[in-house]
Amino acid sequence: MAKTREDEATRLDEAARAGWLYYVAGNTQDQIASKLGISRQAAQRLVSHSVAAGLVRVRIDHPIAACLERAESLKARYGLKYCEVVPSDPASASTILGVAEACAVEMERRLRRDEPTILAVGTGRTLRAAVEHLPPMACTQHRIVSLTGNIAPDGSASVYNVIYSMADQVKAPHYPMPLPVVVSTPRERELLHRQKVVELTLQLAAKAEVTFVGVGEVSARAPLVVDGFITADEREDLDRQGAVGEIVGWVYDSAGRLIDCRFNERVASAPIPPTSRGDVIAAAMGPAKTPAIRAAATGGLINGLITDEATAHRLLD
Amino acid sequence: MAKTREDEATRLDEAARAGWLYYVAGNTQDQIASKLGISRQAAQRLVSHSVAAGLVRVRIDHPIAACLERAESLKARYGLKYCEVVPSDPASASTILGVAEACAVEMERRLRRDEPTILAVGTGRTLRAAVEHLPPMACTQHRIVSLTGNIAPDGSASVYNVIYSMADQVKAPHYPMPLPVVVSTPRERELLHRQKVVELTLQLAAKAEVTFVGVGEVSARAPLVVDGFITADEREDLDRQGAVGEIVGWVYDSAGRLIDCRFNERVASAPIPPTSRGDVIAAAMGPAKTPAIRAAATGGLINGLITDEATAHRLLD
DNA sequence: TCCGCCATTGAATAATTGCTCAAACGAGAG
DNA sequence: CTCTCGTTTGAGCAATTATTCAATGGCGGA
Repeated sequence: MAKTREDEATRLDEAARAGWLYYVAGNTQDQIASKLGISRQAAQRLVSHSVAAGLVRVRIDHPIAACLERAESLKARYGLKYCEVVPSDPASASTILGVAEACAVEMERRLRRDEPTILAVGTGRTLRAAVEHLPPMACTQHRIVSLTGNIAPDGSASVYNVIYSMADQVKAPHYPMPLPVVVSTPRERELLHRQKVVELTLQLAAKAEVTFVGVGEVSARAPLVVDGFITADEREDLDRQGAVGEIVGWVYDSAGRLIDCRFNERVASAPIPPTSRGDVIAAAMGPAKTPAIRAAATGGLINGLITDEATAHRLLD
Repeated sequence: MAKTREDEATRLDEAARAGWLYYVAGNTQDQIASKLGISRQAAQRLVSHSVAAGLVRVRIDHPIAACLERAESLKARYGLKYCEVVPSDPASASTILGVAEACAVEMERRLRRDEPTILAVGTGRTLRAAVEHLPPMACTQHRIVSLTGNIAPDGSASVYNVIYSMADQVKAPHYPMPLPVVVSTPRERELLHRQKVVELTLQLAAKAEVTFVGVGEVSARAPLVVDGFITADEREDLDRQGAVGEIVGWVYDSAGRLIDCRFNERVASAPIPPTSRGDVIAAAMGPAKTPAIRAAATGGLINGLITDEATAHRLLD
């Protein structure tokens, strides 16, 4: 029963070997089986294991024309500095597929640079998925700073904890924010923001050359509600005030203006957009998020966007 | 005939899209066909085109990947039939770590076969360590034969006694060579080789389907000297004649040619490579042994190699 | 306009891969 | 030592992918 670490590591080694022989060297599973002295099924299991374990990374080196066109149109329409559109899979209802990979590629591109850079990251399922696609790197020259607290309403500290996974994967110094995402009162926020550590982190975030964020909608099924950052009543209230979207907690209307309300006064995240006016890149897709994305782009809360073809199409309508 | 640039670009776009849907989104070619409104074969052709055009990049995120690549390069460079590269442990200066285990694995793989096989083994610390990693087996169908004498210069019979440990561990009939490794004169060698038992063993060794050997360097700290098979003076003499390495006693130069000298005339081991032209697999690693390994591979003394990543790197420089 | 060349197409088929399931195996409890 | 339970194994089969081949049709040249 108790699997030793060693067993598991050996299995991964074998899986990686099989995966390499299959995907890189182009062997058939039969060939792999005979080379490794195992049965074809065992080879198949290893190959499939190597994929399941995330050892195999596939990427397509080609900006597909249609996507490129849409990306150019989006840049023109919303005055974006950066835009990436990935092909849609019409049959999938995923709000992550493709965008996460593309976001990871862009993150990697930034991290590959030699000049020390400050990267700020928000939170959310999309970013979470994105950092999982980052390859292991050694980027000690950069600093990664969190835009938002890492403490959930229930007091736990693990909600979509993007910054830790990212920093761990790319071996960069990181600056999390030991704060709740939403505090109880404006006064409490002020006190917490005065803490030395928090102050430093906020300063760093404000200087970030590039910022990666997710975009949330403000509906009954929004993460904001599901994850308990806000009650159903509060949400309806925001709805009445014209809220359409949310970035690291900051709620805004269809023009991309932060809403002047009690809720935003309690959000403890770093300001969006940061004062530095660096790149602020949102990764988001899906019909539900479309109005929130459009508003954020319109109001200049973001100046970069990674989305999919279908969402791009809706944004251009 | 004349393909327009535009046609080709469109085709690539489509190929990239199909490749993306296939490799990234995980669709089957049938699904892609219906989504793109083309036939299944057309989808297949697009996917295959996307690979052929180099649009699809696969990479394996695992240390093993680098090893497999190096192994392939080594096979190509030195025309080896078999090559295994194990990860290096940068923290260790061991000249055995990893290679012994890998050698044991390969031995085991050969021994697991049902068809009766003749395995020849040399001697040395590396092979010694390898057989210690063999699991207990019952391989009565195979025969294990020693390439070299088991009598040390001091008359003892226990020097790195690989064949006995191996045969004992895997329960196989075995044929040691009751000879010194190096005799006094060419004449003495001739006499000893005429003995019935020795003759039989040599014949068996010549027919071996697979031969496992270690590789020794010819320096002042070489096993050859340390274990007293050769005097310091003799070694210096060999040095002057261009000796860089040694396999079961046979001394060769940097091109992998056996050196025509007094010493080689007194070596009582079976010839290397064996006349059967079976697999001759060397297990060796480390900076000191690198020139010896390179020479053996270059000159065709061996056609299989088990080494570590760092040594592989040096061999490819 | 007609001809012939050759790239493209889809049907048929071969090869490969993925899945299911019963049997064998092995660790650990009794 | 034996039993049990969960895991691993490989055979058989279904699904998917790759290749072959004859038919089609577009295009340039006569």
